Amino acid sequence: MGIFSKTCEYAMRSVFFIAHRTANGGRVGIKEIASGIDSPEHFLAKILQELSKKNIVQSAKGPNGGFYMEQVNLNRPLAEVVEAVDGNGVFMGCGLGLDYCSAVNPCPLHHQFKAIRNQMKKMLENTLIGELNEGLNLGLTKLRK
Amino acid sequence: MGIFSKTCEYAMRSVFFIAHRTANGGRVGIKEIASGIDSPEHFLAKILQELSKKNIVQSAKGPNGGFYMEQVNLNRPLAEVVEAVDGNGVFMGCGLGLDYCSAVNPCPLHHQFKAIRNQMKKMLENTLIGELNEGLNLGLTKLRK
DNA sequence: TTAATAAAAGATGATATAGTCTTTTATTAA
DNA sequence: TTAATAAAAGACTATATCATCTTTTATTAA
Repeated sequence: MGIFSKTCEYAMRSVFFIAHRTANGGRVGIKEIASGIDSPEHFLAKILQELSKKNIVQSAKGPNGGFYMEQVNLNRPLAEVVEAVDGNGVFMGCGLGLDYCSAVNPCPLHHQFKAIRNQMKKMLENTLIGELNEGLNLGLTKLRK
Repeated sequence: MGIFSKTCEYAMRSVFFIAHRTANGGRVGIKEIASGIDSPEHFLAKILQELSKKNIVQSAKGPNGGFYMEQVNLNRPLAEVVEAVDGNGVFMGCGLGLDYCSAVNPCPLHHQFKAIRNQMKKMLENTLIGELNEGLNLGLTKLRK
């Protein structure tokens, strides 16, 4: 098990893929995205439907249709994708799984975990979806084997 | 979904509970542990069987039996509990879920995640199971409501 | 040496997550 | 206005995780 759900991993990868492939106004179909990020096509379709409803990606039906992203969305932080899919548990949850845990009623690990969570939060908030395009363009980074 | 599996959350809580309650050589039964950390009794039993096989906790059957910890185990880092239950995914895994991802073949988020993972790893390695007893003794921290 | 105790072990069930397949709806262009 | 295209939506299946219940084994003390 990773830090994020499989759904969230696919979501992040597909968002990066769409951002990268449609930076110049084009659109990209679900088949191409799925194979480009190595995910099950129909499962990914559900995920993108959700992200589309939440306005993180855009979509168009019919010929020449597909997924794309408005410029404003390229400047969104990755944190919004994570929150849209996995909720705020990664940012907020207690490491030991205790509901009541808080600063005034801490679990034994509260302070240690709070530090880590804050760093994670900061990282996801400071990483903008579109800023990773360059590495993909240059072939320095990859979204599948 | 938290950072760790439910199983791992119960494992950490129960280990803290046992460490705290048996620091002076006693033993504590599964019923008491389960209610003390608010977990399902039989599910926790399985988890403790595993931790017992891996020598992180000790157990004894029969009257006056129960779970306890050898002194040496109180000085183990929490990282060993996490690794015993959830494996090393938290320390090693790619944030985007890509198997191949590594320094020479990185995903777009490789470096950002590596930093977070290393901090998590350090924290879990630097936190010793027994060192959290004091807070529990003083009632400053809690393992359940 | 028997009754009581408590963990170990095994079988089974419930729920959430992940994944697949089929049908419907919207859009485009011929 | 029809055929082709592609996403949306819905039904269904598979798997992993979480949880419960029952039986067995080991240990202790009367």
